[in-house]
Amino acid sequence: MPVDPTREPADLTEAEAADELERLALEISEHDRLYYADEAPTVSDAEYDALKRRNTALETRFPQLVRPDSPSLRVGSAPSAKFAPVLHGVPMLSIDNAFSDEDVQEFEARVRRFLRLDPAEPIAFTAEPKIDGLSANLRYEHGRLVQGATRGDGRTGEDVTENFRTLADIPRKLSGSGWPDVIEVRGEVFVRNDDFAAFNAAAEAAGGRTYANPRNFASGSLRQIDAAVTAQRPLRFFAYAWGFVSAPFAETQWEALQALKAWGFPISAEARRVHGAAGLLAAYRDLQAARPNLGYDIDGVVYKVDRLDWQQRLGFVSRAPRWATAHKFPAEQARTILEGIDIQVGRTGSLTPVARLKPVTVGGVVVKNATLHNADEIERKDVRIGDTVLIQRAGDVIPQVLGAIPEARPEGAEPFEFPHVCPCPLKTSVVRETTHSGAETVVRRCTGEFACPFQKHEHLKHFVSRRAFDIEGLGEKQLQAFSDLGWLTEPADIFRLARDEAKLDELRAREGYGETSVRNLVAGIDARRTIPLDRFIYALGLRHVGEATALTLARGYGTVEHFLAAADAVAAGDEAAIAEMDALDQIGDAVIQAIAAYFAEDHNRRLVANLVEQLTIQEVERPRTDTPVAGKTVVFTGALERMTRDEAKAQAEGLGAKVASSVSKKTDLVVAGPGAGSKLKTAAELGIQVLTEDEWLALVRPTG
DNA sequence: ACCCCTCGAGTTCT
DNA sequence: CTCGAGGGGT
Repeated sequence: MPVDPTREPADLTEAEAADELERLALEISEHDRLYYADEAPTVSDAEYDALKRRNTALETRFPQLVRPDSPSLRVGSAPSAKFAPVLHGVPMLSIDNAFSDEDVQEFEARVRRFLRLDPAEPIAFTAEPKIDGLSANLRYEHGRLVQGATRGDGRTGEDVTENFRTLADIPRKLSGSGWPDVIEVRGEVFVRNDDFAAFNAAAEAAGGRTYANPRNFASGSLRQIDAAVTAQRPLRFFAYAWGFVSAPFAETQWEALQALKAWGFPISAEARRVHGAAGLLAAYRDLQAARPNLGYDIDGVVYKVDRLDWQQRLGFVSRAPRWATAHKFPAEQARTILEGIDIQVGRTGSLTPVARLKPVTVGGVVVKNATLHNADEIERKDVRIGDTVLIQRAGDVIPQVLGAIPEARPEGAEPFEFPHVCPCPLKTSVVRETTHSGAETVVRRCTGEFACPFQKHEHLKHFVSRRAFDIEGLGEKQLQAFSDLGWLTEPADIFRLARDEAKLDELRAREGYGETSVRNLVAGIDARRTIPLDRFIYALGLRHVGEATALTLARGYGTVEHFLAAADAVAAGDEAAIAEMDALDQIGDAVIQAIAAYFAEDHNRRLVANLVEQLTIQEVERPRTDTPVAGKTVVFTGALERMTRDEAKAQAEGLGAKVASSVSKKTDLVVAGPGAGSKLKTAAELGIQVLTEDEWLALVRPTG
């Protein structure tokens, strides 16, 4: 679409400018794509520059219209922008972790058991350093790189092909011969420590952005909109695996690595082939010793069964291969000062003590806060304000306070006394509840319930959260702002806001808001006026009712009307209604009590009614009763060959069956694949019907 | 009266 | 991710 340079920005209306900016964003990004990905620009540099200047001129005149995807924001360190999603044909899985020598011995023993190998039969493994970078999937067709994607969540990644093309370590064309027509090569993108330090030093001197750690650097550099920026980043790559291949190309992991090397990929010089657990542990010690001199960060060693036919037989448990494990180095620890302990109020009124720490770098991230979980935990660890404490990042993610260093305790430091009064404005007294068996619970709670503004706020946060209403454009910040304006006192207010022109006008007048953002907000809210019953129930945030229980309730009652009628009856003490609810799977006393307590409050009943008025709540399918397995409890055991565990589970549940993980006399059916062990034995002892996978499929297929 | 498994709830940082 | 509690089986 041509730019009309004849009209001065000042002569345009806001709506016209918004439209033109939208066109410009599209057009410029298309030229970017042609330029970087296809190396075939269709406009001259001068024309391209003219487009960009026009964009800037319009934005200068209408600053409120600057789009999140504006081309002007894209040079240099662009904010996270949209990349096309890539569905991984072969998912990029996670890997089990081992932390001790015993775990590693158990890993070998498990492989031996599963394959039923003779104890004398040596098992060959590869041992490769686990690099702390970003996994990538590179697709080659006929030896040419056609697509490069990040791992993403393992199923769907982001297409950053043009950025991968700028890495010297990644061949655009495979060398040598013998590669399959189609092969997806997988490996790790990372940065060497010296390159990283040099980059940050230069960036700091130039006033540019610096990165907290090498991992973030790799990730940030790869996800640049402008591939020219990536090209200037010192990224490296090691290949270590593959996804889809059109033909097999090796018989062992080790041969595969050599093949990848021959085709032009760097592979780790530290990779080794060893035998047995003893060999794995020796490789681990060697790498641990070599670690400081490698020049890049590694956080452990990955072990893989060398023979690919064995890998195939071993298969997967849920999301991780049975034939590989990652032996992690001990987590990095750090010392810092415990400057204070704050009390946070959760959605349910739970009071969680949070350690405020003197900022300290642990594992490449600056940590300022860490949860202390509860009062018992503080007592057990005997940490006191002013103490020097030991911190580590559990699983390299969540910071943990390990304990205090007694020698470093300042004089006069007293044990922390958990407050008896809630920090919320109501200053309610703090209580510990009793469990059904009469013991006191560990958690302390605020008793303010819906009157407590802290709890109310957390409830609203929960209501809009991703797994509940997931309202786009209504994040924590907006929520806070609207609450501060007094616009939100209950969830229904969110939906009223989208219809309230007076408030929306007020919003349009506010700084940082324009017509576009208001329109997006309204669209985001309206998009969720229709919602499935299970999400609706979950969003209410009833105690003991999480995602799974909400789904059970939704399936049990089908429609909102039925559910609300049942809830009211239960609250009124109706025995029949209680029995009916109790009969639902995984729903017992605690859940029923929680539902009863909630719906016994007039306040809550009004809140729900107001909400229902604003919404269309979709019926959830009741479990089927017309299939051969409806209402039956099924256990899958052994290796399944025609479907994954998750697929099998989803299929069975779709047919109204219940899937359990262990065999008991309540089990109706056991589906056993090769390698099934104790569960099969138990089934035989209990006289439970056992099917092969094929028999199961035959039973289930005609009813679809 | 136990024991195992599943579920809920809370949490860090970029 | 990790802990604690509820559900349900033995």
